[in-house]
Amino acid sequence: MPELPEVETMVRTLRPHLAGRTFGVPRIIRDSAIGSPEPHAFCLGLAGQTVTGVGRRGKYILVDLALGGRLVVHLRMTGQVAFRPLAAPPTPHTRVIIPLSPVAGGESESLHFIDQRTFGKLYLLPDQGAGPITGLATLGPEPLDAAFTAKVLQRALATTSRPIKTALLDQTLVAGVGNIYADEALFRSAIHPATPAKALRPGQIKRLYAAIVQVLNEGILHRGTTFMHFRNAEGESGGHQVHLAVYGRTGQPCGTCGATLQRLVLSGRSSHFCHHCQPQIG
DNA sequence: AGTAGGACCTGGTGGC
DNA sequence: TGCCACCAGGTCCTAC
Repeated sequence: MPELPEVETMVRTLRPHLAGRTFGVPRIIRDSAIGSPEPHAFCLGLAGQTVTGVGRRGKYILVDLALGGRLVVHLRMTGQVAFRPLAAPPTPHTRVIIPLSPVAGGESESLHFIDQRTFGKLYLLPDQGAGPITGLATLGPEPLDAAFTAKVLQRALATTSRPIKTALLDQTLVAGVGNIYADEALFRSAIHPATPAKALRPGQIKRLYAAIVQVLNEGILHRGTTFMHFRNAEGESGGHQVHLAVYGRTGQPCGTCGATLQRLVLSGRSSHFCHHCQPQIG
């Protein structure tokens, strides 16, 4: 499940291959992969555009175009972006194929958007704004930016009584944190996932802030977490899964205290935690 | 206004 | 072996 570290890894592997290249006419295999505009306008608008840069905001991949527009990609659950030879046929899960201008001495290739569960989306925006993507327009602060501090986190959490785990998944409070890194950050800061956000004490919030920054940076260092699907643009798996303390380890012993790790459903999502290291207060 | 929960979607897994 | 229920979860939408 691509979260901030996986999307950042994708961006870093896409950038050197994509910058300066020009898109051909996209072939849309599944219309629902296009968020906006409608597929015909998407193809007309993207063809002939040259990439000037590749960036990230939250879990969104931002591909800047020379005429001022922007191609936005959200991988959601199982989305992948990969380079394939121009003549390569689509795989069963290929949703969009975008031909690329050749680089000197290189073979002709295309950018494939592959997505097993078809939740992922491509958008073409006329400028650097968020356009119709409400999720992008309402994103909270980037957790690895200097502007994100323990104070900022404290202010965001003080306004909600939802469980802290649920609040961390709210992209309008902090951008880019998903289920895996939220569970890891809560374990590292010794906070029970069901704790109401506004009930956290300043010391806990300081620890949580430091843990969020730490787990995200470690995830990037290991080039992301791969369970089933994640591959970066060069086709490589991530390596962070072996460093996870709680996520996906229900029933196994806690590496810190040996207690059996537990699973709890909050907001319809699994939370993995250690009841001994992360006791529920009150 | 804030919160909760369902819908979307498909492949893998485990139980019978 | 075959079938089926269940699970994975980011975001949007609706209902309370």
